[in-house]
Amino acid sequence: MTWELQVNARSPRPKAGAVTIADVATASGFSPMTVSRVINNDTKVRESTRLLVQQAIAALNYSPNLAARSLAGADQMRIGLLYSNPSAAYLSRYLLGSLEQARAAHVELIVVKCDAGEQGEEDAIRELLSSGVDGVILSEPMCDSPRILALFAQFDTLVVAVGNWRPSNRMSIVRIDDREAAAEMTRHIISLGHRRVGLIIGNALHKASEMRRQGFESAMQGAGITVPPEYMVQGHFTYRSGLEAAAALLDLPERPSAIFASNDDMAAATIAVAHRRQLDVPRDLTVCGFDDTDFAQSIWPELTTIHQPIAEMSRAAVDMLIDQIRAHRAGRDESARDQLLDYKLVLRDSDGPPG
Amino acid sequence: MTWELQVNARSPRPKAGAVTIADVATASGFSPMTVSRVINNDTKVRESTRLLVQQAIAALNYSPNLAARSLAGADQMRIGLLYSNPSAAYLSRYLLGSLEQARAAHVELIVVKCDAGEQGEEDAIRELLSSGVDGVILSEPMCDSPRILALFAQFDTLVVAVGNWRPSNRMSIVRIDDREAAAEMTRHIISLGHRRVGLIIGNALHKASEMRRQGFESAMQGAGITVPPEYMVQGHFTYRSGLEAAAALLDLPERPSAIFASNDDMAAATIAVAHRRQLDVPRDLTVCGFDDTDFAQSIWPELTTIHQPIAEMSRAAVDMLIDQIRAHRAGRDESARDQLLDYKLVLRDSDGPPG
DNA sequence: AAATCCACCGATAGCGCTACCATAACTTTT
DNA sequence: AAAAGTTATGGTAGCGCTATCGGTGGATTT
Repeated sequence: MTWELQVNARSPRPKAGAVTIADVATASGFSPMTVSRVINNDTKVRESTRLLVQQAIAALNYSPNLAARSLAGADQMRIGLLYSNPSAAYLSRYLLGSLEQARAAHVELIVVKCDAGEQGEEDAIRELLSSGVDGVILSEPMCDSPRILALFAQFDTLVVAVGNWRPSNRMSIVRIDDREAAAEMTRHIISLGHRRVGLIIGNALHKASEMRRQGFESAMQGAGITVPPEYMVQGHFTYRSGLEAAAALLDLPERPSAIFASNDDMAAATIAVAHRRQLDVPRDLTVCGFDDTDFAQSIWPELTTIHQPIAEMSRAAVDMLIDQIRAHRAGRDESARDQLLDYKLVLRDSDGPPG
Repeated sequence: MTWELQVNARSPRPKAGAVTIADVATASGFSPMTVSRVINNDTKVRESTRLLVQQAIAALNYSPNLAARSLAGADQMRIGLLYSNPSAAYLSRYLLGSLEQARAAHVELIVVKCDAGEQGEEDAIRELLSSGVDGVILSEPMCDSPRILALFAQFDTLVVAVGNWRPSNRMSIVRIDDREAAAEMTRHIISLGHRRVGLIIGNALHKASEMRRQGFESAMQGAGITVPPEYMVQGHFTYRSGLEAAAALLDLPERPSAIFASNDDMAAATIAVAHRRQLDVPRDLTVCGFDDTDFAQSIWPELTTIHQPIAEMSRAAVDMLIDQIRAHRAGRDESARDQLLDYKLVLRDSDGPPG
């Protein structure tokens, strides 16, 4: 077996004798400064000069030393990522996305857990602030707390939120349209023929829960269906809360023929409860989730759910934050953005027409 | 409310106010050079001096500038973390642990997913190698593949495994005693009075699965109980495989009174299946897991399981790898280590005496 | 007591690059 | 044709850190 692995291995560190900008300068006949301008696509370089320098660069196979670059430019950034306690499935994707993007942009990412309560928040924020981050990425529910926001503002730390709410248009957010996504899912359930549809609401601290509820309600209303209050029960995004909520729903005298859980963990719990009561999913009960985490496909039946591009969202958040920091440093007052990413209704095996 | 947050914040623009080694030097009353020695754990620094400098570092919340460090020719390290597709709960802990440790050691950590199959492996390894890592952390099943190991060896990349198998004593590993842990859990189940105990084996590609199986078998044998072959069914560590395996076990003419699943996901699935068959857990069926991921406490009843210190393991792996790289660079041929961490049997609500 | 040693610390000199300002080489204006 | 722009380029001075070597003072040796 010849397992040829082609690796253009840049040595970890520039080894001694590496070709530097000075080498290119002498080779091309210009000064290091001019070479630097060519590398950085600076204007103000005569076309002929640029060409000559580029030739020299190619000939010597020169590649700028990143460390030196950021040292000299002082454009090194450090950003923080504050997370609370989402489901593990959500967290791992969220982390992976931001990690990758930060690395690609050569930005240091500091990940800090934010425990609930003022003390936990204070500790987390202090840690972030004192490590000198230029900006932070917040997700729900932290990004909805005026207190937390005020603190970061006080320390001149830029913030990008992955959430639903925008306290001011000075703060960027990246999000999906939770409301419309939930409405679409609800309309799908209705189109299957369901009239008695239960909703398991997500953690009340999260704006997303409210959005999804609104989407659900508006779709139901749009179809002319009145939802009895007991058909909407509170959950907390955890599997366990899903267990209780589903039990409450299925214990109803006239139980729903479909349950829309505000995330996959609670949907999985709903399926477990249904099975315990000898209800087949989807024959006797349709169960739909939200998020499309790994969990959705690892259970049986596979979950019909809303695919949320979690990794892309955290990637986008990192990008936005970097842009903002750059603008801020340059004195520009870049207007913050509101980036809406696409969700997708994913039809799998947990939904069907009412028995 | 005056929410005074004490933060030794560097001035607004990290650029302008970043605390440098010189600041620490003046604050501590020593020269920058001595501070540098302290940071790098150089010998030849008086203990009292080291202490003073460390105090100053802490007080100023100093963190060395990575760029400057590597520019100046310091031992800048970059390590890789290759993961396949463990459960999300496992992964997030694993990541968080290594991330934190790498950051504390000022080492760049590159996280890469390794898809199954030769192509996926090749891509992942190429990515790692071409980014110039000095070493990698591998977990099962990658760390058991001679091909993968050979590749890293070929590119002079050090490896630390989080696993069970040590191909040579040149490679360090960090692990728990999976075998003994499984045996302990099994003995606990037996002590409850169970005689018909089923085992859901983990993913066959993972050495850990085999270890846990051996532990189970030896404990059963030690108690003089013969395990019929049909009492040990194959799973793959996924919730879904747990569903199937549990069904197979509970469909047996003489079904087990206890089921030991090789991880929490499969244990959760087992509980779901049991509930579906109107079996109360633990009254009618004892179910035990392994890992103690978040999942274990988020389901009902809470899982009796083996606590595995996942974050500590990945932290230890990072430490070991850093040591190895340092030794390797210094020309020392540091002997690799085999670090055994403690597991713990965690008794919760899913176990009890046979009905 | 002098000579020697050694643990500890500091001064100096860059690492490779880019900001910043000065200068040179052209253009355009008056 | 001289003055005043308008480019294009070069020189200088660090960015924050560490390698290297040289120096100090106290302990050990002769």
